[in-house]
Amino acid sequence: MLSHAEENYLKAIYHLSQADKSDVSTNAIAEVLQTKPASVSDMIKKLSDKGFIHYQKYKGVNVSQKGRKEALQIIRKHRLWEVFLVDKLQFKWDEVHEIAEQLEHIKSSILTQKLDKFLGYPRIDPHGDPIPDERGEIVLGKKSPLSEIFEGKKVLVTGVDDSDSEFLTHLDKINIALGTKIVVKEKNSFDGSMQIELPSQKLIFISKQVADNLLVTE
Amino acid sequence: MLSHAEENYLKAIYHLSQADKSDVSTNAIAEVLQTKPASVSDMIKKLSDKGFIHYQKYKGVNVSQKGRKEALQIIRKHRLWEVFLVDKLQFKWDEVHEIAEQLEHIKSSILTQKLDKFLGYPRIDPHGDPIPDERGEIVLGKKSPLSEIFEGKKVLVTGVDDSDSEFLTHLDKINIALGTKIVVKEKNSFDGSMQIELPSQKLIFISKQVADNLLVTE
DNA sequence: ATATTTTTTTAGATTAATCTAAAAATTGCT
DNA sequence: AGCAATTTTTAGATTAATCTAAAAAAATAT
Repeated sequence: MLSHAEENYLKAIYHLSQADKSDVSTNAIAEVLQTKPASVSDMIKKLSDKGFIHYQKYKGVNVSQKGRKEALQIIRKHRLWEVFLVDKLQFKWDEVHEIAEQLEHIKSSILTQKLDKFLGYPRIDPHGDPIPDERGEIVLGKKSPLSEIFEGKKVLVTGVDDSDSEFLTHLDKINIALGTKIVVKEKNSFDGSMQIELPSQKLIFISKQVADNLLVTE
Repeated sequence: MLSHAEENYLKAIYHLSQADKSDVSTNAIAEVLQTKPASVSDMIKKLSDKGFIHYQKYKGVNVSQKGRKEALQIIRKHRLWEVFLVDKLQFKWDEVHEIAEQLEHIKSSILTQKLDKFLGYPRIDPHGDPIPDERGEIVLGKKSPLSEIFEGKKVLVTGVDDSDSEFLTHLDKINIALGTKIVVKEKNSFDGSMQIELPSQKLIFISKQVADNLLVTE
């Protein structure tokens, strides 16, 4: 079983490897964990010995199959607890990270299962990030046009219906890309336009034409 | 701020001092924490230096004012989480201790507050133990005759209305005393008798006469 | 009341996670 | 390619929590 510290390293390495694609560097891990590279070297050896990461001296690290599975379980717990804190305890979405960092280390798979059920099997957390399922898989729901999403919903941009270049340029201009998290703030029923919130917290208006062509996942 | 280990020692010392009244011995602490007396001696010194316990070599320990306050906060969290696990996640009352042992160490007073509110400010946990309030005080509610309690409620025996010796002997015979935790399983409206569950999990029948004279606290 | 037993403390090690300082390897620049 | 800068690793310490073994104090029993 992994210690608290080992879990934090594994999660950090997983996140970095998602962001970077390439091998994760010792310094990068030290940076995100606010620790020294020497400490990272030590921990890397341990996680490698235990088979959670692949590692060659001076070549950086990558999560193994086993490590990815473990990391996704921690991320699953983190995000489920965030849903709990926001949906049930009325925390604001920007107040929950630190508490979820603690709760994610609670060990009990039955607890996670029951919590998931209690929350109604949510697929995204309050920040719009997807919640891995029990097997560690990220099952994103069916894609729907943004225009069909109800007010108040948080969604993830997962595709476009009409991928012509003019449309993509427009999306780029208004700072929307695949993976962008959006909150539907207001819908105007008479013309189908809507006001949405971007991760930068900026509010922008979107025409029905754009909303029809933007595919999102709840 | 106390470490995980320090919190566990403090809680154990608090519980032992409640049970024993006298000074808590090194061996007793080692016993309940499944550790060695030498380790206890070390930790005792640390907790004493930090002012959480009163300690004189070879004389045993006792919680200080500061220590009691801290211990009660931990116990409060433990018992609130137990209520959450049983009432919201549908755990059985005998399955929750280990998980609550982990959850009690989560640091966030706002979380505790909001959890308390979410649970409807419960005053006893699923085992019938009282939940200290925010200031660390154990506020037991008004005493009411057992006969007025609704089906399904868990209550604590806190007094008798008619303290004649025949009644007390009867209570003794059916294994009920002050502090006994009772669950009301079934009430028969036509004669006011009821079926209750004792801590031993045994079910017994009680007449209206007994239920009227047994004072309990929710 | 003194000798034996039990309890508690101390001394010295161990393990996990961290650090600083120095050495080694890699990268990158001209 | 060769030297400088950067990154990574190693070596050696430190702190917290634990342990074993031995010493010291307290309790107990005849």
